Parts: sequence; C-alpha cells; structure tokens
Amino acid sequence: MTKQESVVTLAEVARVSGVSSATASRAINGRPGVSTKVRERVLAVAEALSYQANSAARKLAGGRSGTIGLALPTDGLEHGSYGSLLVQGVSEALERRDLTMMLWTTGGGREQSILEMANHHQLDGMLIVYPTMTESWAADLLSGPRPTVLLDSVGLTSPAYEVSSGNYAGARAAVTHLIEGGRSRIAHIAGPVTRSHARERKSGYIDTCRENDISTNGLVAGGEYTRRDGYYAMQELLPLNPDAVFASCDAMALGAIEVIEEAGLSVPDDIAVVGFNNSLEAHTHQAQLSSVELNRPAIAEAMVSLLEKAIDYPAMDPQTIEVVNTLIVRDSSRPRTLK
Amino acid sequence: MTKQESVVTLAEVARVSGVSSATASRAINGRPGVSTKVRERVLAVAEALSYQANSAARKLAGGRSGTIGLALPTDGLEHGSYGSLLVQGVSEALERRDLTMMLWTTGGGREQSILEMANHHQLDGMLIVYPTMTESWAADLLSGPRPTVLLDSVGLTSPAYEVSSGNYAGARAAVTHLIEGGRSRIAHIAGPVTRSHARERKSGYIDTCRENDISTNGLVAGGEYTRRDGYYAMQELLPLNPDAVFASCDAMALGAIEVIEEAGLSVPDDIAVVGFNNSLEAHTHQAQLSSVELNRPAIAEAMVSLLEKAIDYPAMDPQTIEVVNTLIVRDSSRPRTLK
DNA sequence: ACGTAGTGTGCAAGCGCTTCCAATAAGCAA
DNA sequence: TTGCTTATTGGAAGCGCTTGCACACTACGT
Repeated sequence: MTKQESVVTLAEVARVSGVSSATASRAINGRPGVSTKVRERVLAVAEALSYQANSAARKLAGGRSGTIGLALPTDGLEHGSYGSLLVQGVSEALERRDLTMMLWTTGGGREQSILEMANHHQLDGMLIVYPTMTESWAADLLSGPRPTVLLDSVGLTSPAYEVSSGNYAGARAAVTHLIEGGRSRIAHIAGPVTRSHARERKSGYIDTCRENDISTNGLVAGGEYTRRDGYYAMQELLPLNPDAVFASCDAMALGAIEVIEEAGLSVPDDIAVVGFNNSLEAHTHQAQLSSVELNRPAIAEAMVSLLEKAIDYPAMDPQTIEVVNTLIVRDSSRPRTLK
Repeated sequence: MTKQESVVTLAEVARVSGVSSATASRAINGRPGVSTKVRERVLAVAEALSYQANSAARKLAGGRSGTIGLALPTDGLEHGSYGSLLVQGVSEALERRDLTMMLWTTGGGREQSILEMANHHQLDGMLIVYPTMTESWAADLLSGPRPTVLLDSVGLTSPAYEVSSGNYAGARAAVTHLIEGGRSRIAHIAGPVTRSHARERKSGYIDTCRENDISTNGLVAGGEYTRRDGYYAMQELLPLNPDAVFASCDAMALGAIEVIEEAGLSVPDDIAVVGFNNSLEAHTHQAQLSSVELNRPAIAEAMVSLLEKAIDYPAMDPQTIEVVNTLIVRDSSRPRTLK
C-alpha cells in the first residue's frame, strides 16, 4: 500500500496556479473565457505536477469521459478472426487521440446489454461490430442517447453513422479480375447469410456477373466460414464445370482448392480461385491464394474518426464511410498459361 | 436524441422503496446493517425499475468501479499472436463476474503510462501482459496502490501476484517426450531472450537435458519468433547432427523442418521436431507438428480470479498460479519407424 | 421502572470535476 | 471623466454514490 504519491487534483493545480478551480478547469479543457496568460500558467503547473484528471469525476460532472466502448461478439476474437486486428487498430487509433476503450464481448443473447453498459459506464460513444446485426436491434442502439458507429450493417432503412469495410467493392474487384482473366463460368462459395459481410460479398459477385452478362445460375453454394464447408460447397459446384471460383473467405477457398486438386484438375489452369481476407493461410509455402485484403487499420481509423466527429457535433448528419481495400493477386488466379 | 428512458438513480429507487438512499445503497451492495425485509424490498424495486448503478459516481464515492484494466503490448494483438485469445479469455472471465475491462495497448515507450491510466480511470486492478517486462518496471507497477497481476514475469526478486502460463513445464514436457522417444542429441531453437517466455522455455530445455545427462553444448541457436529465423537457426544446428529439435514456437519449428527436408533428411525419422503454441499452422494438411498447447482460457481465468482475490483481500499474500498445459503429439515427433 | 447493548435507519458530508451565474476588471465611445 | 459593453474570473451548486456518525427503537438484564 505504499502510495507513491497522492494523486493531484484539479483543486491542487488551481491553488498552485493561484486561480479558482473553475478557471483551472476551463484552462485545462481548452474552454474559452480564459486569458492566454492564465491558461499558459495553469497548463504549466498541471504539467509540472503531472496532473491527471480523474475521469470518474469528470464523467459525473457531465463532461466527456474520454472513453468509448467497443462491442463485438465473443467469437470475434478467435484465432484468425477479424476481431483481433480490428481491436488492435481501434486501440491505436484511440491512443493517438488520447482516448481509451472499454472492450466488451458478448455472446449468448447478452447483446441487448450493450446499451446498459454504455449508460453504466458513461461512455462517450460506441463502436459496434456485429456482423449478425439485425435491423430492429440496430434501431434500438441508435435510439439511445449516445453516438454509435456501426460497421457493415448495411440494409438499415434509417440512416446511421456507418463504416463499410468494403466487402461489396472487394467482391466486385475479385470477380472483375476473374473476368478480365478470361473466365466466364464463375462460381461463388458464400458465407452464412446471417452475416452482413457474407451478404455483401455475394451481392458484389452477383452484380458484377450480371453487368458482364455472365450467368450465376446455380453457381452459388455456401456454408459456414470453414475449410470444411468450402470443401463441401466445391463438391456441389464442381459438376457444373466452373472455370473460376470466388470464395467468401480464404479458408473456404482452400477447401475448394482441395476438391479441385483431388479431382485431378489444376489451379489456376482449369479453375481460378480467389478468396477473401488475405489471412495468413492464404500465403504459405503451399498455398498462393489470391485474396481481397481488408484494410483493418483504415477501417478502425475510420470508425474512430467518425465516432469522434459524431461526439463533437451531435447534430451531424448520418454518413457512411467506405474504406477501400486491395485485391492481392497470387498464383491461384493467374490467367491460364499458354499450352 | 430520443432518450428512451431517463436513467434511474439510486435516489429514485430509495424513494420508491420508502427508504433513504443510504439504506438503498447498503441493500444493493450487500453491506450489513439492513434488515432482511428492507433489503428484499429495495432489491425488488431496483429490479423492477431496472436500476443500473452509475459507475462513475460509484468510483468517485470511493467504492468499487467494477472495471479492471488489461494492458498488453501493441503487437500482442497481431494475427496469431497470443494476445487475441487472451483478451477473449479475459473478456469471458470478466463477463462471468459482471466486471468490465478497459483494454489498452501500448507500444513505443508509452508503457510507463499504465499506472497513470489505472489512476485516471479508477480501476479496481490491473492485468499486465508484458513478456518484455523488466524487473524495475515491474517493481514500479507493484508499488502502485492497485492490485496487479502479472503474466509470466518470473525472475522478480520481490514476490507478486503472478500467473505462469507454463512455459517452463511445457518445455520440459516436450523435451521429456523427445528423450522417451529415444532421442539423445536434442537441439533447441530459442526465441528472443528479451521475452520471458522464451527464457522460460529455454530453461525448461536445459534443465531437462541436464537431468537426463544429455548434452546441450552448442546445440542452442535462436532468433526472433519467425519462420525465417527458425530456418537460419536450423542451418546453424544441422551440422551438429542433432536427432531432435525443440523450437520455441511453431513458426520456427516449421522453418527448421524446411531446412531438414532440404537437406534430404526426414522428419521425424532422422530428426524429430516439437514446436510451441500449437498455433493454426502447426496442424495443416502439409504439416503435422507436435506442439505444446498453452491453455489460454485457463490462463485468463487464473489471472482474473487471482486479481479478484487480490482486490477482495488486499492483505493477501503474493502467490503464483501455475497453469498446466498439454503437449500435443503429432507426426513430427513420433518415434522412429522400424526399418 | 431504569439503564445498556444491539440493530436498523437516516442525515449529511464529501469524492473531483464542470458549469451556470454573478462579480469584477478592462476597454472604449461619448 | 462617465456609462456601457465585453473579456475574465470566482462562487457555488450539483452530478450519483458511499459511509461515518448520530439517532431511534427494540430487547434485554437488574
């Protein structure tokens, strides 16, 4: 219990600076109505005393808490899942702004507690990352008093602050790339329809094919985001003689490749394959899988900066930021070698 | 801005229950000095009004904040790194206890700010995960007023609340397994000495060999935790004719296997290999790598439960919890096939 | 009947900060 | 100089909660 130093309070800073705590507060928070001279003096004293505002007190008094909440599903942090990189990105984006994050993961029906949490902890705003978000749920969230930024929850009738991670555009880029490589029977292995990103990727695939007069008829199979389900899906698709496959994630793409090779066909000569996520497994000694890379740091940064604006200007109009991403072309989708 | 419901305060609960807010507070927090009858009434009212304590106010007034901090290095959340699983585990462990976590990652010298953060946010306690922790830094942390649990920071002269993730024991298990498989020239590819886990794993290797009268002379090489450095390390080790290699992580082990196979030797017939972490890459179609699996959920749970105890009983003696882990044996370390 | 422990409750004082409002100092036109 | 506007400042009231303390009140013992 050796407290190394009793914590410095605003009152202390004010006393040393020879001003009232009201003035000190204004000076430190950059509020107007303080002369430059006084402001500088107070700031210097605060610095010298290494004053650190007590965030609980600040929250109580009605100011900013400097804390935002990041909510994501429990399994969003699993190995190789999108969550960990996002958390890292958000964490760094917040650090740059001197904010902190309260992270909580929910699973098993506790999702509804997000709002309670936000109230309970007086959060300045919330970042919500739920690919399984439903419209009524989102409406709930957005009706709350706190600014909320959603990731990839397109399809809401009411506008909101949203960041789109570019699933739709990424899918379009992937399919376009396949078409430009001369493929004309392009199949799609879709992820679970309960996930917004899976739906977006599928839409990107369908729209792009349609625009190029390429049939998608029967060429879509799907399952969970696993290698196994990719394998099964490809077994369904193979008899339809596709010359390319766009899979909703890398694991599924690898499962598909397995089927293709077991059938004695070659990737990419017989069938080109493109995955999504550019996960570690896409680029190993054995696999050289083309894949769409989501730009997570940019997504995180976009979410935070949008939230920051929403906090600063509560009347700001709803808006959506679209993050651009990159298609990384590797061997699995190179144009056919000439024979 | 449609506030769906103005937040219920303690005073409100007290009023409805017909008691003072002091009594209501005591009832809700399970403090003694309230008759059973009144307590039940208050709790019922609180429930009915879905009262949710304002944590900022609670903190300010000196009670528990119900929030603990989890600090880890920025790169601890990178893909495949230990961090994400740990965060997930901690998150779940906290959820079970109705606590929340404030997560912050630090890099680039900001590590010293951990204590400030803890003060700033009135955290009840801290979980610190810094494999690069130095002794003086740890001493700093522990001198603070808040309970702190360290992960794997062995080697402190002063005792502390610690959870050991079992690196030492895991290394021993791995090496013992190799010895029992008839190996007698066991090499080690070590991780960076700046990481406590790398040091522990190496110690486990050395001690186990020594106890079995097996020489480790010159048989240790090392580098960063990358496949590439594993590759280089194995190039150094190969001329020494080892019949087994224990690598400090799976990536390094895979790099080592590459060298072995390039030299025309076979795994495990000529050289057995064991890795560490049981990461995804250990168990793919191509690789069947034996590896030590750290039990992250158990580690997380241990950290949280230890911290919880430390918070509840501030006078509790320092202690270390050792989490047990499992050696997963796959093809890369099977005993030699009979020829 | 009285005094004396308990036990259960309420009063009120903060925790450290923000912010409304009044007070003062300063600036400037008349 | 006087009168008025405007830029600075301090006083003080909370924000919602916990807790030390005083105050009932009950249930005993003498």
